[in-house]
Amino acid sequence: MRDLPKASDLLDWYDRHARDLPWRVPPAARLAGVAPDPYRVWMSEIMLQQTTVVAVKSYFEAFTARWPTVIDLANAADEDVMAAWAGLGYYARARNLLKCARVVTSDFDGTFPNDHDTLLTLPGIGPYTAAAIASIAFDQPETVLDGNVERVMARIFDDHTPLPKAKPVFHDYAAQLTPELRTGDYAQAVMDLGATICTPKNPACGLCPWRGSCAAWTAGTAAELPKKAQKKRKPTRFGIAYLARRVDGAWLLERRPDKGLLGGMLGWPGSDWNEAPSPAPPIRAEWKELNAEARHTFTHFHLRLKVLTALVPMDRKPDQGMFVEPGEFNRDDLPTVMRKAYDLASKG
DNA sequence: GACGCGTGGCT
DNA sequence: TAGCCAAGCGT
Repeated sequence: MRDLPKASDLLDWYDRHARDLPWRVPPAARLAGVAPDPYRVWMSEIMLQQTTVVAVKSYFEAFTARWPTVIDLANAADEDVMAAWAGLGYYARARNLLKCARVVTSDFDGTFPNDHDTLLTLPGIGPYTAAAIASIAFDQPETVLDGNVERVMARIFDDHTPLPKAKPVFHDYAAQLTPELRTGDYAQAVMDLGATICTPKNPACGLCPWRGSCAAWTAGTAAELPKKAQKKRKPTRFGIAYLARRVDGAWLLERRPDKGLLGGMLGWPGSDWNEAPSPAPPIRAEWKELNAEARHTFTHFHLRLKVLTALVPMDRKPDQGMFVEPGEFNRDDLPTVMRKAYDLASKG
């Protein structure tokens, strides 16, 4: 039987190679007794769900500067938080972020719970995030299993079982390797390993501190792991967006319902996105169709969005939506697909 | 367990 | 280019 990799070898590597991230307390500081702020750990983990470090950084800085504590965030207006999240994607996270901040403030006196099971009851916190907060913020001996750890475990154990079926087994593997001490550093170390060495493509096995005990390295199968179930291909859907500009420069927008795609975000009035939309315009006007269409790809479909524009007089009342005054309107408050439509309309 | 849910970078 | 992928969660 091959020896299991040692947590201490990975921690030694992490002590030398830990990335410098805005939400991270470096290993030397942690060893010197500096404790992470659970609020910042939580905020970073929510933002990092299915989202790259590069994309998260500026949002994390903006959120923590504007709302330095969970109580500040709990007291924020919904529309301010949604606008600040615009562009980061998966907008249910922003709605749950606010819900969670308000629960922590009202039910936990503004202090994050430190145990996995209580964390798991909070909005937006699932198995991974509960384990991540418990370990990183509180050094509890919990095992994190994210996409990085899944890949590392598939390779260490050369397990070709396809995900997500393999998930429970991979969690068992990961739990076997989790140490009792320095669990916060360990959790970050194994994820750093996956992000920088044990990468999906072209893994840098020559630099890996666990290479000597990696079954996939021995078998030469690292690059083809983990196996995954086949994905469905994305259909193309079609839609229409109405961009009405009042003569004073105000834009006609609507707040989307909380549930569903882009829930809670601002958007242009228009059609549902399906086969052949033909919705009534949100306001009576001389509508002109732009030559170009906005193209955007969501998680599960491609969208081709026809953009219609109109200039309307001050006294014209809309049937749907609300005019947003020129001073109140910020392009960056919109989700990306709505920005694309705006960019087309404001140029053309 | 399967599906809905964003976005941008990389190959 | 078109698909793959990223510190997943809620239903």
